[in-house]
Amino acid sequence: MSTSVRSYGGRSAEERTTDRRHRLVEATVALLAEHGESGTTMTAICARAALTERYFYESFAHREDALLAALDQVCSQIAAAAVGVLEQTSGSPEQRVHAVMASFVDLVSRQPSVGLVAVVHSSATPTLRARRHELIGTFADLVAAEAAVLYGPDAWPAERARLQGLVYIAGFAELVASWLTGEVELSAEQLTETASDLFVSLSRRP
Amino acid sequence: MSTSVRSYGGRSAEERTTDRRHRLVEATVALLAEHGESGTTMTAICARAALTERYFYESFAHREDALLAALDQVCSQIAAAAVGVLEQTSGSPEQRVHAVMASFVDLVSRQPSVGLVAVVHSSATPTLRARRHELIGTFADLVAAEAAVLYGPDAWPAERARLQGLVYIAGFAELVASWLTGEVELSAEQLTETASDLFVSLSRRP
DNA sequence: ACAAACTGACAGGAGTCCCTGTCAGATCAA
DNA sequence: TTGATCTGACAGGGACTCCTGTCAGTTTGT
Repeated sequence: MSTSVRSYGGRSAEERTTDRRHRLVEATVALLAEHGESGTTMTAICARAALTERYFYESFAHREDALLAALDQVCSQIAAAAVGVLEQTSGSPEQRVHAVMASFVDLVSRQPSVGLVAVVHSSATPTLRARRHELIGTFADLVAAEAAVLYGPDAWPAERARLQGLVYIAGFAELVASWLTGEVELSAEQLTETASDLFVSLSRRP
Repeated sequence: MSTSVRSYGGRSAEERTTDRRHRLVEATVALLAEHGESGTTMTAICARAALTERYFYESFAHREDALLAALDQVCSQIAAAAVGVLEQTSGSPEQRVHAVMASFVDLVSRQPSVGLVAVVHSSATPTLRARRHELIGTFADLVAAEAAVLYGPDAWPAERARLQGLVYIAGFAELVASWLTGEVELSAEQLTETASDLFVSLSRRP
């Protein structure tokens, strides 16, 4: 296929290709949330993005690339929100944790597709699962760091703190997944409270 | 297709059909563990079970039926093992929990496919996810009950105890999944210890 | 104005998958 | 033995997926 170098429709070549890629990723996120992995075919992605199949290969080598891009996309959103809240909140560690939980619950309430992709459909393929594990690790470290602030750096050995974070994040992910799919009936506030409480329970000193 | 009523090869009709079903379920478990949901096609299941496609519809209406049967199969094994251990072990609640964890870790070590299906591939489709949620609920109740014995029935409100169990089981599932896929390096003993410790951490009195 | 670049529509080949149907050969009951 | 039953092998329709390729029409820079 020809490489874009000229302006078209008043927009530069790079502008157009990144826009197309963005539309494809957005379509992938939406389809994953609505129809799961097997329903997120390349044809369906292109149709939803209103682009021809040809443009799919302009941005991705395989279908799985698009799935990974979708997962990365929603995780960036989540991480950005969490980091933003942590930077802006300056109370006790408990308050900081609570604020992060609240912002996350708020995010997935406003954009359920973000939560569904991040938490429900993120282990559909081995590659996705691997990425999910990395991402969980990132959040687990964040959790472990906050627990160290809360209860002192020596409350738990580093390795234990990490596993603790892993189990907490994964458990929390399942809780949110059940909440998004309606399997668990809670208000957003109750969900936030429960998640914060459980974090404190798990990480407080032996 | 003709309904089996006659004996063949020295075995009754019912014997043959249940045997075929058993082989199909076993094949489905193995394929799920090895190649995931999308790799577990009906054709592949039949090939692995050394049976014709025709016999697939003797036991299942759709492919998803076979996947559900596979999940049920491994969960029955897990539950049976857990209940068996609980019945036989008569020490302190901590010891009982530890014994259950050890038996589970032992089971998935000897038959990784059981663990992989139960824990890694159990949310591949919406139907599977729903069943997985039910099953997690069952184990969560079991965990909540044990926690009530450990710390008294009033340590936590019933609803909270249930959510606590849910989060713990899901977190534990992810831990085991990471262990089975080699993403977390621990010995079987370390895994058992960590899991038991985390349970105690999470469920002890506020 | 005109050639080059870019775009969308669509055709179609190769590969799978699901599911049904046919058919020769093995096995059984009478 | 013989006719009904059961089994495995396999063919093939219909639908779908991925991916490539063609081509007319639009937009651009010169």
